[in-house]
Amino acid sequence: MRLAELSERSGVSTATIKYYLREGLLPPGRRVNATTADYDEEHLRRLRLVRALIQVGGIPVARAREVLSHIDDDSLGRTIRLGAALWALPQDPEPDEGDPDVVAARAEVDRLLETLGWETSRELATLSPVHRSLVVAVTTLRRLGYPWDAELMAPYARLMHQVASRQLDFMETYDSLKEQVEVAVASAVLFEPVLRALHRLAQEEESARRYGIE
Amino acid sequence: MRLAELSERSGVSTATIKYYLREGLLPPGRRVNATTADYDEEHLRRLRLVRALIQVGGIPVARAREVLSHIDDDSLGRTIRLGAALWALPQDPEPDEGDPDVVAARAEVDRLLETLGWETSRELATLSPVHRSLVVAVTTLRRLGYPWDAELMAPYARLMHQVASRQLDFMETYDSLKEQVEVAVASAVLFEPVLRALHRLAQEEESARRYGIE
DNA sequence: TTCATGGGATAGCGAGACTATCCAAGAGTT
DNA sequence: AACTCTTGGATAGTCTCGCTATCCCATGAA
Repeated sequence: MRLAELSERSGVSTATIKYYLREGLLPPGRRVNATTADYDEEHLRRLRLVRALIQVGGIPVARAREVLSHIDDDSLGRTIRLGAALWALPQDPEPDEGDPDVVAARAEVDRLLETLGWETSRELATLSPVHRSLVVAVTTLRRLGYPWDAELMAPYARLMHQVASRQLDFMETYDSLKEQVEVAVASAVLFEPVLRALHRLAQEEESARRYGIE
Repeated sequence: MRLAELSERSGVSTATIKYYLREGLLPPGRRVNATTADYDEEHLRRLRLVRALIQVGGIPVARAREVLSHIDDDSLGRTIRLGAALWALPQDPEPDEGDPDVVAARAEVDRLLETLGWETSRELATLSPVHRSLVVAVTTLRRLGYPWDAELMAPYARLMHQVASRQLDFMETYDSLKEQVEVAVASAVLFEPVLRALHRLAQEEESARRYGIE
């Protein structure tokens, strides 16, 4: 199909598609001649994923490009490929390690991982961007006066572990490695809005049960 | 304290504080005379909350103002006040109800609520922005080809219900209604990054357990 | 009296995500 | 074959957002 058709079927304007092509989020079409390029279903699929990452997930374009490049990298093994794609997602700034609040938060997070017996995560503690995000978030909450410690977080962590486990089960139902990594990324980015919405819905529901509608 | 001190203790520049005052995110200080205003601990606390909402939660300034106005509205009862603050949070655009994908997603969400027995949420289905967010998110996932139906979501919903329950328990440990609503908002906005980070950490951990580091 | 400071008003900046306009080379139509 | 339309590529412009820099001048401490 040509650009115009790709645009029509995806609901994305040709100008925007051209922009994504320029930015390397979308591989170029097969050039038929100097004025025509041909796009296939794979392009459509990728375009939908890009839109989802950017619009639903709020991922900046530059970061989306990075994530996608890992998905496409056939030279990596599963764990690395998956890890690389997921590691490219977060966007938190470096916490100031000199700040006592940050140090305290990091200590609590470490205590949490110890409690849970998540040895792998402890080993990666200084490297993983996800770990860093957790430290930043906990720091903020504690600074606002909420007593977030390992004991308080542990039950939540166990719940999220159950969630993650289910998702990996689901991921394994896909055949190709590329699809699996795509599923993992889609889970991390698109599934989180679902979780968030379910969380808030549950909050509404439980709040109404406890206090009534008034 | 004066503007300069508020700035120093919060780590936010005076220019930015002035901006927040202009935008109505921060109530004006008590005017001592034509050139001096006095700020107290409550201002500092509020300023920290504002920063957290905007920087960590990524809430746009205009939306933050709306949320805060509900927190401050003493004329409302608990459920309404809490609901109003939380309802002001989401930012998803209206889904196109004519789109068959949207209709299908909405049907699945409704089936989910039925399965769970969340009657309140079903009644509010057409009103609640959270409900709408869920529909939008599910639509996106389904459009990408993931088979998200009520059966698949139900276990996650139950897990999130457990999370919400714990949080309301925690909320109830605070005395004043205003603080409780603040806690609820802080939970919805700041706790979610924590959940997200825990989720991704759990994914890393479980992935390493299943497939090794390779 | 001097003069640095606080606070209000206004305009500007920089990043990010598009979007509008040109242009030359084909493609489709008659 | 002539003529118009469309394509893809390049470039510059636009719009929003969250600040930030600059003026201005009333004032209060030295």
